Amino acid sequence: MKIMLIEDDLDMQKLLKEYISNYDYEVEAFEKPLNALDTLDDTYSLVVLDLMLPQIDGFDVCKKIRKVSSIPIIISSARGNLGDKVVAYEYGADDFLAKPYDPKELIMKINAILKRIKGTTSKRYVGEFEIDENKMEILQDGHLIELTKVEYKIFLFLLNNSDKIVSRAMIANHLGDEYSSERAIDMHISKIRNKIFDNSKSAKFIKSVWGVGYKFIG
Amino acid sequence: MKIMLIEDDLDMQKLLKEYISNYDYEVEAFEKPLNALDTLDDTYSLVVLDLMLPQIDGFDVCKKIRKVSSIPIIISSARGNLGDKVVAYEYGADDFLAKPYDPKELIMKINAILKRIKGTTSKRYVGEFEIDENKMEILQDGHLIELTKVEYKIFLFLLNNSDKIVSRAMIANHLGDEYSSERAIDMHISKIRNKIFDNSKSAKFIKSVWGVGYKFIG
DNA sequence: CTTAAAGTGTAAATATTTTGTAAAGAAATG
DNA sequence: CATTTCTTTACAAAATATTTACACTTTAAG
Repeated sequence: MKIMLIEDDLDMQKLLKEYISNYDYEVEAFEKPLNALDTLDDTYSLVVLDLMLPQIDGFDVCKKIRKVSSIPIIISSARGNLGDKVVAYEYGADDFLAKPYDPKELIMKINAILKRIKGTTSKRYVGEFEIDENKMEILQDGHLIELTKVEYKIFLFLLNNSDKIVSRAMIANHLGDEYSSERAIDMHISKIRNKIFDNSKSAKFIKSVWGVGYKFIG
Repeated sequence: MKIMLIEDDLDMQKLLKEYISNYDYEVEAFEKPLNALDTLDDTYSLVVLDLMLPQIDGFDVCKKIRKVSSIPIIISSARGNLGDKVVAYEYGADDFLAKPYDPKELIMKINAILKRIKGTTSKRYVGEFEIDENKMEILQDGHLIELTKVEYKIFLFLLNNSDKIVSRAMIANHLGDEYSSERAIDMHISKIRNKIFDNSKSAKFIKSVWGVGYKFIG
């Protein structure tokens, strides 16, 4: 799990980075918010953001992040009066820590938030399916399903959104291939169904939602 | 959105309840944690929990809730040292507020957490109907109603405007199909009525408003 | 009170949309 | 260049949406 730390006080940055790194998180620290914004992508799981920064105001950073992403943001700031907190939450922050604080408290908040949103991000077991994202493998009742790359991506996406409806557009978008035809996706679904011994009529696992898309039944 | 407040200090309870109620939340307050635990069900969206309680310890309440539910829990406590915070987070709390605090801060935390989990949990109730927009499902008394796409859209529209009159034109417009015939919409209503065991004469749920349209009685 | 006019309910017929998948073609992989 | 994977084409089948048609209900005019 990769965490983005935006903090210009280098002593503080070092301290937090070392502390957080002890807890099974990979921390990438940035001194300049604009560099951080350029670098931010969906490989990060959470942002820890200082408010007093060079270049641009911390609140603006928060606002800019929210424009493109719903990644959790924890504000870490010396400006801890209620007004600042109100503004931070209005800009879409998830939590607020007033300096000085014990780094342990930051860790706890990080854990709490990531635990809360886990489930949308990466699950190990979904029904009889076992997911190993490192190996890029999915097993059914302990038996490996031989999926091609695109099939794997689609099936994982469905599993990660089990019981929710997933439109073809969402799948295409997830594949990074926004303009792939709907028929192509159907084709992949058809192949996946075969491999997990499912079938379109009376589907046990991947149900068609007419006019919308597909839904994995978990 | 219903929030469960577990707080034995009645002054504090009254204060929080009034404050939270101003923000479009429905608050149900409990003085005794055991009563609260008995009452807790999935119609509540969040729990605000005091730690110093009669009957049993606040941490145990937290633990007990976590055994049966993943509902967000915010701890509100006079015991605000780091040790207490650590334990609270370990027991699965989502956030911790040390008394005394400004109620506004509590509201902000409630907003932030509920916003964060929105999308993962999206259940709403209108009368005996339970709506899950992610799953695109509507249940009646816990039993799934099998609706087609257009039927779902229309029924959801009626539920979202319960007790208001909805003209056929409004429905057609909502469907993005401005020039669909009125008879087509009637047909859909007829089908929906069948599926929810309603009937045109002596309608319990979807009432015809002569010369205008329909109205869902909530 | 009667009756015509307007509105509604719904079964059945028809039209439309969407889906499944085989098979062919294109693109990537090695 | 052979093999595997991905996409498109094409068409049948399935599911849904709409219209038609007519009986029924409500309203309002005479």
